[in-house]
Amino acid sequence: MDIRQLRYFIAVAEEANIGRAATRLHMSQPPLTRQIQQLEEELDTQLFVRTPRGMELTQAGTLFLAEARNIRALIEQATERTQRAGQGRLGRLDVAIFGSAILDRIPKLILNFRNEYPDVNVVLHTMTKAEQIAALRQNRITVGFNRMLAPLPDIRSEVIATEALLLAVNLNDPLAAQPALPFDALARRPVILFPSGARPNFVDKVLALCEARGFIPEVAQEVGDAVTGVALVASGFGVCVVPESATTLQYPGVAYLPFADAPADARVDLSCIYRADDHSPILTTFLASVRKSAALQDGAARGA
Amino acid sequence: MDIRQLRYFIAVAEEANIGRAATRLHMSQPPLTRQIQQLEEELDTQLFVRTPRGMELTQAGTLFLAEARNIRALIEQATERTQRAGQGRLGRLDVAIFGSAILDRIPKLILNFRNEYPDVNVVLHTMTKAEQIAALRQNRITVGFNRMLAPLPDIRSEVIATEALLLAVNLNDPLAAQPALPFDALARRPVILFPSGARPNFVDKVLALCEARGFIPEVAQEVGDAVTGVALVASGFGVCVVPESATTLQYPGVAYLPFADAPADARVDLSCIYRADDHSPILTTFLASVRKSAALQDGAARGA
DNA sequence: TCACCTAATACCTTCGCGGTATGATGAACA
DNA sequence: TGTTCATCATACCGCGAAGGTATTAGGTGA
Repeated sequence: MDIRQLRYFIAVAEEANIGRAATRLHMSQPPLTRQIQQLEEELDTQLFVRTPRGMELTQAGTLFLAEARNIRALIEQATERTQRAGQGRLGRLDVAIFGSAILDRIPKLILNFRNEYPDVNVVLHTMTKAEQIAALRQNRITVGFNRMLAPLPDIRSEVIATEALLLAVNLNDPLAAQPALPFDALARRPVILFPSGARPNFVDKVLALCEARGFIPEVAQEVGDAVTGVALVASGFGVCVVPESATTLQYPGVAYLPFADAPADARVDLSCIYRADDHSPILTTFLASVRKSAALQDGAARGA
Repeated sequence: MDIRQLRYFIAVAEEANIGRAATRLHMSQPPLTRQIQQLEEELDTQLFVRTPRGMELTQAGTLFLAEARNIRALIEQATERTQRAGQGRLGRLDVAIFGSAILDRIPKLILNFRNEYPDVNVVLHTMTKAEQIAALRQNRITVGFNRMLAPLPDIRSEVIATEALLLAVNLNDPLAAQPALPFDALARRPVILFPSGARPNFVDKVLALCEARGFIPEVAQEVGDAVTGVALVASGFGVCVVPESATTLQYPGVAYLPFADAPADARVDLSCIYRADDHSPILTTFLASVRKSAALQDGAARGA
């Protein structure tokens, strides 16, 4: 059996006339006759009774008509769905995110993507940087978000945004009264650092910034993530350098102050990472969407 | 797209290797490669990534594999069902029955058929003889059961069985004490006749039998069917000639007595009727089944 | 009885499927 | 690093089957 034969059969059944059906199928009558005969032969079942007025479906033919229509619809649907999947508009996308950047930028990026491609099932996984790289290599995720990545041959990374650094200060601290702080305010308070995970990380960044300004901060505590860091600030353990997006954390008793001298290097990147050899359409569409919304957010941020 | 291509695609997807798939499909590798390429081209979607170790499904390919399997299963099912319908093993059969013969023979015939062909949906319609013929001509039924049919050019009829006639007598009637009666007992009692519908009918039959024996019975009442007739016997209106199968009606106060002189013509036929030009398999199987069980019942009746 | 509709048949041409032979390419291994 | 082995892709050929034209067969209705 052949899908073409199904199409022919449906046409003949609907027209109840081979000649008209042939016209509708843009072909001549004899080959159509033969195809119908072959179909009947292959099924070993009479589908039509030939009358002088045309072709009349038998009971078996009526049943087969329903089945044939169903099959044809299914094929069309399969074609359409496969094409959409091939364009990255349908399917599943496993995305890894990390603790603190989930706070602001990433949810917006993902939300935009989901609005644009509602038939892509986005599954989020929280992972550390090292876990993300391992998961990418094992194909458990397609894309990850992270900061401060060392270059790797098989993993490509793309900077989505850079964020300014702010200082989280306890409201009881006199520093909190100022609109902005010099960077060396860090030298005068115990500092809470995060995360305590794989290097290079945000800790190194902060220490390097201090070193560049000629002091070594007093480290009050190293913690796992921004949320914990801010919590310790609220408890009066010290101050904590956080990226802009952490300000979404409206923790009572904590103020976020910009650095008055606004050093150009006091920024941190937000990157997305993926396999260098992954050319899947779903990744392609996701990256395109992320780049677009990142540019928009960036523009908005600069504009504001 | 082509069902053959679906088969090829499934094989390649399952083997993850064109060469092995070709072996499984009993063909060589190059045409299979080409068919897969054509399928991808037609769908405008990459279904596989080619690796030095073979063919690996893309996400779109994985989706299409599921769809393809589904479609193939549906096609197989459609084929199988259509074939069964073509053999008269699946479908719908509209059967007309009439009032009194429903009592015994016909339910057995239909029950046998339904046991043998459980996937045929038998729909019963109660109709008079005239209605049956009209319904046959309008294709509203496929087969009918009736008695005493005048021959018609477009309707074929087949005698399924003949039944002996019995006399239904009120138990208070002295006649009821006898084991059997002479036919002219009818001359000595008021007679209830049925049915009162279209001629020729059972009424004519009884009157003709009387006439052949030189008497005209006193007609107490003409009624529509055997059930009513027997009810009137129970009420003492008179006697009533009924076919054998009416004895299934175990009406209190009524005895069914055979005719002692057992006239060979005191029998009535039970026929089934159908369109002469109907060669549908479902009718064919039904008629075969009816003939078989009628022969069995007949044998059993004679044996007993 | 004839005209007209229907489907079926005969015969031809062409397209495409499948076959064989060969090429291109990356992986594994010495 | 070169060699070998596997993979899939390409080139080209022959044949079968699909579709086309012309015609026949058969039943209906005027």
